[in-house]
Amino acid sequence: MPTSAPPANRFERRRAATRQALIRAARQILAETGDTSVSIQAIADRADVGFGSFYNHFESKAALFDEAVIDALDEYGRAIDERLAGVDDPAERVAFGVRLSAAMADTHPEIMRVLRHRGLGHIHSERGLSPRALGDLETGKASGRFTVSDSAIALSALGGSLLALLDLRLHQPRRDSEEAARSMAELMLRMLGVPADEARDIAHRPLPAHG
Amino acid sequence: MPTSAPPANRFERRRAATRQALIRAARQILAETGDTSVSIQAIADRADVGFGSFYNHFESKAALFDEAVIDALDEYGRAIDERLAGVDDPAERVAFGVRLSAAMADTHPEIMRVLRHRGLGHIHSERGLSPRALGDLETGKASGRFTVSDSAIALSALGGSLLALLDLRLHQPRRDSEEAARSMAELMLRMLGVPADEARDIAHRPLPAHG
DNA sequence: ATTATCTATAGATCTATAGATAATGC
DNA sequence: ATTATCTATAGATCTATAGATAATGC
Repeated sequence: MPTSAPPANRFERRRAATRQALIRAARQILAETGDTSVSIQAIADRADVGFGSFYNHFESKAALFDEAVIDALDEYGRAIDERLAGVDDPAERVAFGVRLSAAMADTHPEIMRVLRHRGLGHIHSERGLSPRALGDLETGKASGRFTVSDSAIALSALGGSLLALLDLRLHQPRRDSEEAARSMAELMLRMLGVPADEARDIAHRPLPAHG
Repeated sequence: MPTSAPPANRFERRRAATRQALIRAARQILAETGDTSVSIQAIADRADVGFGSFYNHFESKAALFDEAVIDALDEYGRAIDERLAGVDDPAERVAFGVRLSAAMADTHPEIMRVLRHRGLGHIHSERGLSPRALGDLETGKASGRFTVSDSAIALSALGGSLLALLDLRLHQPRRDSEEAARSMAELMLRMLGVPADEARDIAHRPLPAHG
């Protein structure tokens, strides 16, 4: 259920709040250390929820963490979608997508750290950026702007490079991240077949403003 | 110590064998599930080593798994090095490196599965492929074959894309992996500034044979 | 009356260590 | 004599559940 119906009554709202508190706690833990061997007790404490409540909502720790990743992916996808709303050129969309994602490491650190830890298994997921990016790749191929034989391979390269960029930020925090993101965006466009000078130009255009 | 001295006497050989058995077990576990919450007891059992021996060699589970990743990285670096021994052109080295890595998913599945689970944090490591790849990038830049402004960003893109390619194999096992690796190699060369037709040509050259 | 949450706890599991055993060095 | 390995175990921790409590629906 992409957008589940809002809770009908107070009972269901309370239940949803407990569930959401657990997911939030799991997201925090995934962002901080990524160490999922933390005890269920510790998770419940962090969520400020009774220990036994955990089992009303999740079968196991793994199930909770999986849900937490999906939650972060969805939020990530929505945020990028909003910022790219008015952008039509697939080359611009790809370049902006890379740079906006890097910028989100500052503005939405929790989401991006979750993805840094768990994103590799979700590059071709139905959630998050992948379906949007795949659409852009196909549009670009159709219009002749991109020349790639296999969109899935290109999407792998895009997603993997983006994760590596997030990781680089973590290991070299002093680096100019806006500049690094522009360089990466330029590389991605060249990879997709955009001429070098044009790739450089597009990668340096000002980012679209918020909604 | 990249290549530590060989054990001097039988005592030290026995000790080294126990340590290596634990590392092997950890590598297997990292390759199979990547789930490091497995008990030390289970690790020792798998290594066919007494439980208490673990603490003669490692301070904690995390320390063992870290060593296991480094062990796999070193073996990976050596294997690729051997196959690329006679290749001088940096463009060929990059393209072959990508394709050989993909091929190693079949010939050395344990190593590549370990890297798939843990490689993201080691893209800029001193061990493994990174120092070699960085050298190729610099050589290529110096000779004008590559046009990249920042080698670290290019290395991130290369490493991340490679990990994503390994992940893709896992999720789409029916795909022709040799063909996928060629496509990825072609994308990487274009990204680095090699003209599209040349990139395509290089990515389709026969791989260098074993030693 | 129903349902989720919370507290308490039994049983299982896990870690770290102590002490006995076995193998090698000199 | 020295050193690593192995076995046994104490103490801590963790999971899953049972039963009591609190909140809401009708």
